[in-house]
Amino acid sequence: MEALATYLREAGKLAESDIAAFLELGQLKTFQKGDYLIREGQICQEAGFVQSGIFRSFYFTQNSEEVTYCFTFAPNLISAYSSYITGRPSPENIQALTEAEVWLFPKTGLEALMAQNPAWLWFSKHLAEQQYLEMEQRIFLLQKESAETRYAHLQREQPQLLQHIPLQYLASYLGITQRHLSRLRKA
Amino acid sequence: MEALATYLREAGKLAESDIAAFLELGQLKTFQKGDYLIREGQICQEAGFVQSGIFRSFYFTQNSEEVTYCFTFAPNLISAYSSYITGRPSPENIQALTEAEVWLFPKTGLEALMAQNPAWLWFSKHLAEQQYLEMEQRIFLLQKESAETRYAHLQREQPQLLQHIPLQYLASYLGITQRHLSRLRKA
DNA sequence: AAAAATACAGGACAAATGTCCTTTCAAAAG
DNA sequence: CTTTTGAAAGGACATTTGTCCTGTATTTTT
Repeated sequence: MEALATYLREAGKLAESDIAAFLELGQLKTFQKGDYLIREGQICQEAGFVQSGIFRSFYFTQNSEEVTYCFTFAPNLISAYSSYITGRPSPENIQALTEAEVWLFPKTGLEALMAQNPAWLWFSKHLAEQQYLEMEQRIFLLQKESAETRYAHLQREQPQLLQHIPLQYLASYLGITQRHLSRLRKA
Repeated sequence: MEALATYLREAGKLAESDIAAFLELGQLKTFQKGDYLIREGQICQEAGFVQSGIFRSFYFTQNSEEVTYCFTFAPNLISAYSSYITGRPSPENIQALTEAEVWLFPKTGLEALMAQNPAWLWFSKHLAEQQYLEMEQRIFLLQKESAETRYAHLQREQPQLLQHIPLQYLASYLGITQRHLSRLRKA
């Protein structure tokens, strides 16, 4: 729980009392390797904080191919964010790549906090903005850089992925096939 | 101004008095075709609402190639959003593709509104979430779909782009070359 | 109206990336 | 310990996409 408290403190505008009230809402859930936090089609009704472990988010193309959308390492927030925002069915599956522990916070509880305390509104806005910034970076890479450059960028900026994530998943995360990733790694 | 009031009303949680107070902050600025709303390296200190006209946002690669990031048609909000969020220099240029009119709102004024009225915090959070949702869609397309599919998707979902945007800009928006876009259009 | 700049299409060829398949190695299961 | 499964590398070939270039309208400038 302390990791989460630290995470919230670092955001900057939450009082200790706010944080304490928030932590009350959490329930710890453990996942075995392969377990799902959410499956495609379900509606995401909770936000999570990964206490330990690694998760992978992926969706299926029309052709039933898996495409890896992102990875989440502890200590970080996790959710099927678009479904959480819209209240519509999730396009993504989120699965544990290792044993994992996650604190789960019901959306209704968070909404109650936001209604009574603008600091939580601010925090939610801050989160959404940070998610946007990450996406803008990714768009830029996907839009113009070659697969080789994208791989080099990943090596530099997210080396933990290379250490912990099977290459088959990294390939689709990068928007390429396993075959091509193998070529890039040999070069 | 009425278009903007309508836009704000449709967001859902703003009172008429909130909207009126907000509109007070705006100044209308006109742009000639080719004029810049912001240039790479500047810090974005204001949010805009496009009253009329079309804008294009673009980056430069290391190789000095232009890459089109997005288009903004009236009536819609516009800004170098990542710079607005972080207060750091903008990676993007935003240029008028046609004559245009934009209502400009200083960031300091918006921050004052947020500090005194949580409805504006909510609105800012809502905006950030909507921007995130758009980006998630684009990531999905870029990550897995072929250029042909991306073009078909654009035809279906954003036909106004095909009607008003030069193909050279659409190509880099789609993450391909003009040559390839020409091929896709012939097919 | 003439000249210059811009936008678009498309040919020829090259490079990047995908598909299909086989092999090897290691990890997990019996 | 053996068997099975899963992950990765890489060969051969096909497809997609990029590069370079030319030609032709069209628009803009003079």
